[in-house]
Amino acid sequence: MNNIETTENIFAHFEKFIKLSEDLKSELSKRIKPIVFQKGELVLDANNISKKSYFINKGILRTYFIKDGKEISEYFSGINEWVNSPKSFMQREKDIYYIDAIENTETFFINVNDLVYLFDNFPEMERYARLSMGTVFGHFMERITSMRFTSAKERYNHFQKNYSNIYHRIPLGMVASYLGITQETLSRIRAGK
Amino acid sequence: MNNIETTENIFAHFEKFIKLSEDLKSELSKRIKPIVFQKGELVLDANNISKKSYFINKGILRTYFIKDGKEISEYFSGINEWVNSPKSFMQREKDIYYIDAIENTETFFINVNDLVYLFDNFPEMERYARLSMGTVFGHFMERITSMRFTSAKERYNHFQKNYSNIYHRIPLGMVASYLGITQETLSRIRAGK
DNA sequence: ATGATTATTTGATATAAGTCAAAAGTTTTA
DNA sequence: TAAAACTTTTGACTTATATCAAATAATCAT
Repeated sequence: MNNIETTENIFAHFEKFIKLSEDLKSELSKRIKPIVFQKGELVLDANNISKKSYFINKGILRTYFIKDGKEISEYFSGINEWVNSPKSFMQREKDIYYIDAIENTETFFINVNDLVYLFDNFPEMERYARLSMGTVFGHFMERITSMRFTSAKERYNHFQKNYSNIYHRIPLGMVASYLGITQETLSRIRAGK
Repeated sequence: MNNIETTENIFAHFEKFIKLSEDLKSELSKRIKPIVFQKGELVLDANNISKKSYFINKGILRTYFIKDGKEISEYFSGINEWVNSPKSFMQREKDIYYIDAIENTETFFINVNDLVYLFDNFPEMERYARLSMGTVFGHFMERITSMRFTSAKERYNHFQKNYSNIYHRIPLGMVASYLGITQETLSRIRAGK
């Protein structure tokens, strides 16, 4: 049962921040393309530069890095979010982040070059980027606060609130590394011990 | 020995990201004004909305919030950085952050309304905001990583590296709350125990 | 300068979370 | 559908950091 993706979600997301002219809509449509990832599939290998940004229509992607041979989840992204390896994408150099699909995931992507074209020709795209980044910013600050001053249990509660729509779909081990605690501790927290 | 501030630093900062036209320079000059804070002085009270953004020419500002009656340092800002309470400033609502001066600090400030005027009339200002936010972004991600997977000692080392130019000027208690550890632990780390 | 306030250090003890090891449960694949 | 490969849970023990309390040290205000 493959739904054909539509640009509905992505356009609605833009319109939360800017008004989309017909011209910009058509230029966007020309440059975004659907791509589907199977559960477990690698979306970005840290050995490559991140040259595409993916907008999630359905599913969950995970951004992670490897430390001491273990995968450490940096964050999870769900519907209506853009995913790339930020530093790599913006500065066109390698970074440490891998991206994979936790579920079968439908996305649209845009190439960095096309995005640059849009930035250069549509000032409202710059505004969109500034404003949408601003919201992510707030989440980051909150997360830093949550990481510092709360017990493992409080951190897990905060995670549940923050990811209320998807937290139950993410394997325990990945959640533990996201929170910076061991699997065993998280398992005990869940069991209420 | 009061130096009169010049717009040198601030213009140079803009030019790291965009080309400043004479027109934009003059509009900027009209809208930024110097203000000096004495050590210990409150720059922003969390009971007010953050309506000014301060660019530091000299000195250190601290952004903090209050938890269980204690001041928790969120971050420190030094020369050539913009400081405001991000969510409050952008969304024109109250947030939890106070800002104060750790040293006598010279800044320029711009009002949010003036900034909006510049965003509306100079697309390159949108670009400046997007690009300069991007660099801050990377630091945030790194910090989250550092908070999760490292011992108190490693976190302190990371802090020293990250704030190499100013870390020795920040009181121990403030650093401890920034790192999410107790003063006692930080004191012992410093003593090498 | 001098007492008062504030910041830092040191010591003794408690505790949350880590580690290692193995068992139980779940999902994948051939 | 059974075996293999993961993932989660449970148990026993260890350790880093917190807490509480008090002693120094540094800074501030009169």
